[in-house]
Amino acid sequence: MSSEPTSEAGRTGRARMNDVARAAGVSLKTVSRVVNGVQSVNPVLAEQVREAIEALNYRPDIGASTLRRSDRRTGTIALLLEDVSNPFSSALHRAVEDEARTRGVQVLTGSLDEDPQRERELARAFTMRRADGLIIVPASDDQSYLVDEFQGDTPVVFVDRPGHGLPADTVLATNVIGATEATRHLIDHGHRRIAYLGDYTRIATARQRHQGFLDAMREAGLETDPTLIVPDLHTIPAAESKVMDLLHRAEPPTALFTGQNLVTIGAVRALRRLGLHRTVALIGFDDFPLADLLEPAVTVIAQDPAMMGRIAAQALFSRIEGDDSPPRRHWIPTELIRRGSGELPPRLRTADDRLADSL
Amino acid sequence: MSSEPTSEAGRTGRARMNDVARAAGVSLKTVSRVVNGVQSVNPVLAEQVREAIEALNYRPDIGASTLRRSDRRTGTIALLLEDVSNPFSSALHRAVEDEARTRGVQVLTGSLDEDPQRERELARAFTMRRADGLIIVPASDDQSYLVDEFQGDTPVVFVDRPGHGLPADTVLATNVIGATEATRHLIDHGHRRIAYLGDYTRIATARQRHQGFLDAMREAGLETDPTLIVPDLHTIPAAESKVMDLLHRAEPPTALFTGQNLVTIGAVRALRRLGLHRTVALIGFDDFPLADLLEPAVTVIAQDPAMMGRIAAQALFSRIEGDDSPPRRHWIPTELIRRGSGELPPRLRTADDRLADSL
DNA sequence: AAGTGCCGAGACAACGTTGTCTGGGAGTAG
DNA sequence: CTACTCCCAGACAACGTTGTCTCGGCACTT
Repeated sequence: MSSEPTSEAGRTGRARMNDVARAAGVSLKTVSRVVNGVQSVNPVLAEQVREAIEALNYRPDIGASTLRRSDRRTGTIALLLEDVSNPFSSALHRAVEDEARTRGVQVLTGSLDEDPQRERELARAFTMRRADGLIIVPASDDQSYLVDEFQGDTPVVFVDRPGHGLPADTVLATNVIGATEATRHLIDHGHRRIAYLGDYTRIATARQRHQGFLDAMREAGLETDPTLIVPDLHTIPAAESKVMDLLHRAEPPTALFTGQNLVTIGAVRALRRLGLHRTVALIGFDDFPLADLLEPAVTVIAQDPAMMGRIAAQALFSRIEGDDSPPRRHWIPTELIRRGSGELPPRLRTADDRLADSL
Repeated sequence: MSSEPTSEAGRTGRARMNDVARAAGVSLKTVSRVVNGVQSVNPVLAEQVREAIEALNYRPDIGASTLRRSDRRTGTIALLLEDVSNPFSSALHRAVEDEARTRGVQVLTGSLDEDPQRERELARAFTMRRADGLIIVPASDDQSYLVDEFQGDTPVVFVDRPGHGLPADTVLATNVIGATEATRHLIDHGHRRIAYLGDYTRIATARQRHQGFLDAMREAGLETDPTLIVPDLHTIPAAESKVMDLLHRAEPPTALFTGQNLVTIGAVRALRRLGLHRTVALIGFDDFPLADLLEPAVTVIAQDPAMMGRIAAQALFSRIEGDDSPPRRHWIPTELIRRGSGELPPRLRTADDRLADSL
């Protein structure tokens, strides 16, 4: 039951390749060959080895194997996400895992929480573990440190946001196009006073979505009221509070375009609290679970995080296997999903309305 | 730019401890001491070493270190979840990561998808990587294979569901109590014909929630109509379809108790489609994002997956650090959150009503 | 029948690091 | 001034595995 007190040197109860060799009556190296599926081994010996492995519950030590092998593969990749528990990140994670699974590769994950220092710490931790590759949603605006970290021998793929200071494959959603489409959609439904609410400006996707909004407004010949642009929202409460402010103003917007999940949800909460959810139009960037069950159901620009993860993983494995063609940029299309909130007509509200609202 | 073609033996551009030693003018072992924070090193030499490390971008190889160290720690733990992308799993994941982070430990994750074979495959993969410990939401009903896999030297903690065939710490939600409370709550609101809809019967938590439902019914002296017990629902569409069937029956239930997230959402969809969401009461086991924004907001028995992950990780690290007290069972309380759907009064519907409903 | 070639198995070294042991230098006490 | 102690740095081996080389034996060729 407890660990076997063998008088021999071995400290742990775990069998080593040598033990298997002795049990099977062959040499250490022959066991290695069987474990690695080398075909030239005599089938009789191979069978003996397999029986000994079974009997001793031998499990190869990948660490030792990696150390000695010439390719230095650990069979492990690293995945740095904004937060493993948010729906976008975890959908991406799952897609990466599925690609890894087909190759017998395991995935180390970490949450960055938009913290550049944490990004570097985790990159270092993964370097020390000699991950075969890294997929990262960058939190900082400079990834040149990865050159030192990985010495050019570990492929990197950027997802969701471009990296800087390191040429690498990049998988991006069509943020500008998607945001333009959302804004155009609101304009097409008659809206003129449209507010944009976005995430931290230092996040590239937030800037791109903002850009798309501006593009569509300019294209339609509409002037953008700068007070209707609210950047740097990162939490539900922050968004909720800002939307409340916006809607209490003298000239409130008739439509909202929210640049991120949590902002969208904050906006929904604010609209609900003010009883304006059937009055003020809303389109959110990035889909979220149950968006279709809200009232009205929330129109969104859906991203495809699973596709992004899959493409990123495929790109990474292709690099790991030696592809050294120039870095590619993969665009994953977004999709406008009409559900109701984005199709509400503009209703210009008077000061009296707003007074009534707020009672 | 490309890898340096040193005429020396080293194949990769990465510096080894030996290179640092040469650059710093000290012995290999002194570098090792500095890297490991051994205090007895002359501060002057230590500084030289640190400078050399910086200059060469040296990163220790944890694999090689693990191989040689007497404690054999990899600084990596494994986490086996049902599916990294579902909200319960990913909240748990995040909590485990946060505990690991404070200890400089990294987390390997895998999704089991309720597949026993996958559970064994991943356990084996993690054994081969010599994870320091394993936190697992078991998918199979027998974990005795882990004894062979880990040879007793790798601690295991079960979360969300008990394991079998292996004594180990276990972190569980109070499923029976929570389900009893939910059912009692419906009974207290006057319901008599209450349906239970649950996940696969082979999942322990599904059995426990079912049990809690039966307990509360018996306690109230109510007979349970066996046709109102619907087990083995695992997806939203399956749940939706079954709920539709139930509500079209001659004597439909006036309240639903759903034993799992996806089943709850399926039920919400069905109720919406039938226009019965304000008529038939609903309580779901396990909270989910936006439950409070639906109409009516969904009353739930909330679990605390973050707490479960935190306690599980703490237990695991305590074992890794040598705690060999008898295995403990940790109960994480559930909480009834009243939001509206669970407080609807019973409305007995006639056949005419149902006919009208279905039009 | 002898020489050649080939193939499969084992001996040995090495991967990058740390545990252990040794030696030398400095400091202290007699 | 000598002898003893203490402490720090380095030499060496070892962790579990795989790459390389060698050797023995068998089959085939001439």
